[in-house]
Amino acid sequence: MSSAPVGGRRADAVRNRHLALEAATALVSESTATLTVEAIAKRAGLGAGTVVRAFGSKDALLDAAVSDLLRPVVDRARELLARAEPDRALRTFLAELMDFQSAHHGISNELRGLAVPTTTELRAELEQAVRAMIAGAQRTGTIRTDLAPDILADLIGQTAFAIARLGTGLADAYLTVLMDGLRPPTSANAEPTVSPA
Amino acid sequence: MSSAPVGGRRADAVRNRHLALEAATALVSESTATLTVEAIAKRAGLGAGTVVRAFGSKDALLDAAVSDLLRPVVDRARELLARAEPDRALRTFLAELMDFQSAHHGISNELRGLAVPTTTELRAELEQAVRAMIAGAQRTGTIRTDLAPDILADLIGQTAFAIARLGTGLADAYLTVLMDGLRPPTSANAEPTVSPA
DNA sequence: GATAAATGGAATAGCTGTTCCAGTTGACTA
DNA sequence: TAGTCAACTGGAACAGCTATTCCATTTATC
Repeated sequence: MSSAPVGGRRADAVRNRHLALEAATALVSESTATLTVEAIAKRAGLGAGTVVRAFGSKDALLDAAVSDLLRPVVDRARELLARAEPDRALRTFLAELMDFQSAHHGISNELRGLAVPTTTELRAELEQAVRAMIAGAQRTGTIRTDLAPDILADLIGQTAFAIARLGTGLADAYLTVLMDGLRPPTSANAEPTVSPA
Repeated sequence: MSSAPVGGRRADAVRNRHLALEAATALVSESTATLTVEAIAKRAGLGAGTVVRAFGSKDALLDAAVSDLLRPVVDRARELLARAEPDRALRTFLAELMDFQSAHHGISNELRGLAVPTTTELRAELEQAVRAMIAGAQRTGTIRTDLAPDILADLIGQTAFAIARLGTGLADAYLTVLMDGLRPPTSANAEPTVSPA
């Protein structure tokens, strides 16, 4: 009679799925890595067929890998949103996001034109958290209100993911410029077209 | 006896080279276009072999196409640098660069990992002009001096090309935030960690 | 020990840049 | 204008790469 596991997959299939995901996650993090199925399989010590079969397609595997990297970032954004003052939450979160981007700057580049539904959803959640931070900071007066929170959140979301190639030094400078640019405009910098010196 | 044109190429070869370049330039500008040799050849009304032969390789053709798009931008930067006050030159140029990016946002995406020496050189020239604008604006006191001009120029160069996907509305907001962030820090926004309201 | 699930890696299919070549065309001569 | 010849052309053939499928063999489960 039948002897297969009734409810789920076989133990080795489960283990290999984990191995494939780990290998993919590792390779996605490395900016120089070539993201072929063959490379992932080799890294995982598996055959190419096994790797694809575990997730259905290469895209689905990459989606899972990137989502695994992104989920803690989303959680961290929500935590900061809940616990910290909006302005400080935003600054802290952006600093950490820059670090994340510097550490895994293969992510943005490799995902163009891929079907990554989970990753897309996580990015939307991330932007929502940022939007809440901005709205809060606008309420407390630490961020300019002449630009809509949706615009600013969209702006930050787009740029933060676009600038994956920035090194640490540049990321710091960018964060400084960005945060200062988000401040409410003062009479000192509102219309500085003519040199004051 | 020999009857070939001694000095140069045949007229049809010259004409087809132009056609190939025009087609490539048009396709590079369209963000949704698939940039295959076949597609370029079809657009130009030529055979694939003719297109490749005219430039030696697909990469060389794309390099030429992108450089053609970029050269006027570089010229414009130099013109503004020479004629306008540094701060205004920078603002005007960045606004125009954003427009350019919005209009041709296929450019940045398609060039990853390609050998495009001329394009690379033009970008370097562009950054040099921006660096000069920044240094000038720092001298007149309209741009912060706590960050080195090299850092700022690098920052602007990287971000300006990274954010190709920004729509017009976002580009305006980005420019506003960026320019305000570049202003000299005031006591009002220097340490606004605690909400003043 | 029986059996179905799972595996590895070869075979397949699809895509794309480059090369090749039989046929065409422009340039020059007389 | 007609003739010639080399440059040039289109597009088929080729080569390289990669995701996916397939299947003979192995392995986990009962």
